[in-house]
Amino acid sequence: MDSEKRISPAVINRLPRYYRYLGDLLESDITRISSKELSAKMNITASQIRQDLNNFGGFGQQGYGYNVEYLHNEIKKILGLDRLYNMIVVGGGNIGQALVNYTNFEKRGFVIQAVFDTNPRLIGMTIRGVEVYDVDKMEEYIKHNNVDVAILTLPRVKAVKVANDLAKWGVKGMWNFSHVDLQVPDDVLVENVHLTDSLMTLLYKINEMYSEDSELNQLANGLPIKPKVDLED
Amino acid sequence: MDSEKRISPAVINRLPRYYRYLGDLLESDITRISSKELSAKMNITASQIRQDLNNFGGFGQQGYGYNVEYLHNEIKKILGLDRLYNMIVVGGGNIGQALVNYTNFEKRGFVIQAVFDTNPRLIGMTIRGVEVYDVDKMEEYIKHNNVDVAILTLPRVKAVKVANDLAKWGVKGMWNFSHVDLQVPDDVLVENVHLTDSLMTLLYKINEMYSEDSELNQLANGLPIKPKVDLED
DNA sequence: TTATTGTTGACAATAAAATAACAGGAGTGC
DNA sequence: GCACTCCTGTTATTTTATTGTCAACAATAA
Repeated sequence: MDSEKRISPAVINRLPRYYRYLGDLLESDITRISSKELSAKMNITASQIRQDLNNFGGFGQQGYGYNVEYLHNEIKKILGLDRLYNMIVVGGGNIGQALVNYTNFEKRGFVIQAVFDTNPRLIGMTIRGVEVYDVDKMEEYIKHNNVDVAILTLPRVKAVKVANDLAKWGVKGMWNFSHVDLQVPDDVLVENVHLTDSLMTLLYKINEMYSEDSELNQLANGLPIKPKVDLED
Repeated sequence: MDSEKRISPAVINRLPRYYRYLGDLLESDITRISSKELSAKMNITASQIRQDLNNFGGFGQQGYGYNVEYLHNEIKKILGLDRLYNMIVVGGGNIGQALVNYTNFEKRGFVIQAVFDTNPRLIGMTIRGVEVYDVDKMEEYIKHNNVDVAILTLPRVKAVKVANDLAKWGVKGMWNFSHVDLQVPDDVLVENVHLTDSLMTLLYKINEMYSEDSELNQLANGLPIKPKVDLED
């Protein structure tokens, strides 16, 4: 799995999608596929598929195409999905709990080992068998257990400090759901999931498309609704 | 808000981030900022900031910079955040519920009006005041209520059909958490949040960085853990 | 065998995005 | 009011990403 030249981020971001489609094909008992056929299914040019895959090696065969099972397995190895990952959730709120309850992660080898929170009402509970600990115990836990990924689902004001601590204690990667850009050392990897941002870009596109419409204009100019509780941002 | 020439997706994706940083500046009572200063904060080149903003108009002033409040408000309008959006959640599982409970959405004007599910144990319940209806009622609901965005948080096998129905009934946009690429008409906008994909790219990067390490290699070669329940994918 | 078709991998051409350069208007200090 | 600095908006350049093309080779059919 040694990489001579750097692979572009655009390619890496497409890999999981290839992996998913190949998995689907496998389930449909399709044993071989050409870049052209895959192109039609995935709405990518065949050229790009071939070029993407060739970043990692020549997996295909002229006159035949790609063997689905083989390619699927190769991408699995490229993505590093052939091993287990130990994860912790920091922030046991809505999203944190939802992720713990999402059983598909475990099927793929993403194992959430513990949840950390400050809320006394959560501490001591278990969520689908995963225990919730006090954040105070986090340093000790990380130093005694190998933690590959910390899932950050906490208010953004707290996230910055926590991320810093986690990095210091040796967590390798952070999957960040907090609405803030984390500042961590270069050897710690951060993948952001900014849900609000994602929704906003959708709204932009909706507005762009329906910008001439008038029936939509029940508009409100401030921030009109006061929420009942102020959970986390 | 009329758009003459098409704005590139890369720019649109950055807009929410600008909006967030400007909001932060506003909270810190900073009234003006130059592209250079903002560049330092955001880790983007000043050039790109200026070019991005100029897609929408000349918001700055030579020798002065950008007025934070003004620019913040302009981006708010560009993103369409100066009105309310009616949303429904389709699929009342983990993630669906978490999103309903996420109060920040409402603060911003993203109002979840209803949840739809097939599970009899959920139907009739309310989640933070939002009622859960049978999916059978969805067509009627959509035809009588303006639904801007449907949030899809259901198993992928069901998602394809549901998305098709929703499009037919007049939902404008879909925020898709299902692990599948939806095929919908051109006038319906889809924004995907593929959490698993996002996590996989993080794992790729972790593996790339630590690829020489050996202490990590407690590897398992198949899919070793059988989950207790098979909820949704 | 031998021709024909299909398909990759490599590379060239094109398009898109990011960065740099710069002309000139706006503020600032005297 | 004048010189000088700051900083935008815009154009040019560079970099990155995508698409198109083709020689080489495998599979298949004649």
